[in-house]
Amino acid sequence: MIQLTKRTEYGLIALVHLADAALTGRDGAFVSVREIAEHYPVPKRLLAEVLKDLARAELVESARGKDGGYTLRRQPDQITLAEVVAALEGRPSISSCETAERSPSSSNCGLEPVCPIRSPLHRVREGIWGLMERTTLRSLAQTSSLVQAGPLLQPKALT
Amino acid sequence: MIQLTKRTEYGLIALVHLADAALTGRDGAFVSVREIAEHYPVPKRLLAEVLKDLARAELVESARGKDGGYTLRRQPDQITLAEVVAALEGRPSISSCETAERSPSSSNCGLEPVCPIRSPLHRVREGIWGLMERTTLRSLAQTSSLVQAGPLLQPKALT
DNA sequence: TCAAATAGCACGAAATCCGTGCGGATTGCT
DNA sequence: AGCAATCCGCACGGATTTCGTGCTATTTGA
Repeated sequence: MIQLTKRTEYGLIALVHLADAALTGRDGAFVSVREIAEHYPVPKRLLAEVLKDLARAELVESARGKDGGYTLRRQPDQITLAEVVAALEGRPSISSCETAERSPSSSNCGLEPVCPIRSPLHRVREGIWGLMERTTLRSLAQTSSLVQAGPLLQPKALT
Repeated sequence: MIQLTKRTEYGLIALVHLADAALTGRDGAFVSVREIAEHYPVPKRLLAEVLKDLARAELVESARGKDGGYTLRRQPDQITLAEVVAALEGRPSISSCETAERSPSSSNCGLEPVCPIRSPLHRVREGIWGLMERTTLRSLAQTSSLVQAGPLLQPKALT
């Protein structure tokens, strides 16, 4: 399926929110999960889980305790969509061998020169990957900041 | 998840095989599912299901009865990866509204001018889609035809 | 009449993803 | 010291999607 996971979408929403917060005044301040979840129809608990993963991937910095939260570790134009996807879904299987058209005769497709030929689908995925590497958080944020006007409550699962 | 389905991979394998068959001599002849399945480690039954879908999408033409099978309906450079994906997984949700960042205040996001702004992820997916529209079956086939040398039996599920 | 092949439908199994529960550790404020 | 807010880590049940298969009907050529 060519579709981002909910987790990734939630993560992007959070990152865009952090980018906005950094640009509009309070730079360096930590934004809590609660605040982010109050603005979008997103399950708070899952958002927290996603932000933890983003922290592990060192895309955001976390602070515990009161007044804690998350903040971007780099500038919005220094964070790519590819990094976010890799952090939350794992980098798609581009590097090693694919599933299909794999002949059982070849051992394990180490570094043989035939390997890139055998799976032309790799190039397609690399194209997609390159597209995401060229898409920065900044380019995502600047267009969506217009709609993040009013806070809205969570319609479902307001845990 | 940014990954093609097994069904799509199987479909592409079949289409590449059909393209090869059309180019190397026997043009117009119908290739059976059995023959295709004998060349790749692919569950025959599922391959048949996939080819049926491709026939419904009018990408291939089918012939029943003895000496029946499938054949390409167009030239390999006239069939795009996007068409195959659309036929086998359904066109990804680019046209209408996405899941995330959808404010409950807006009714159903019909044709309002704010809609393309609200989901910057749409542009990413359109980019991916465009990439697949520009990838023809021919470009996939010409690189992989080198490896389709010897027929190989199915390692698993040789039904 | 028979064998080979596609067409159609539907079903169980497997994998993935979603969302949540629970306890622990930190930190700032009173 | 105590308390409340917040992140951290692990793990689990349920929902959704996908995979693969079974069965039967229909068509076609020998």
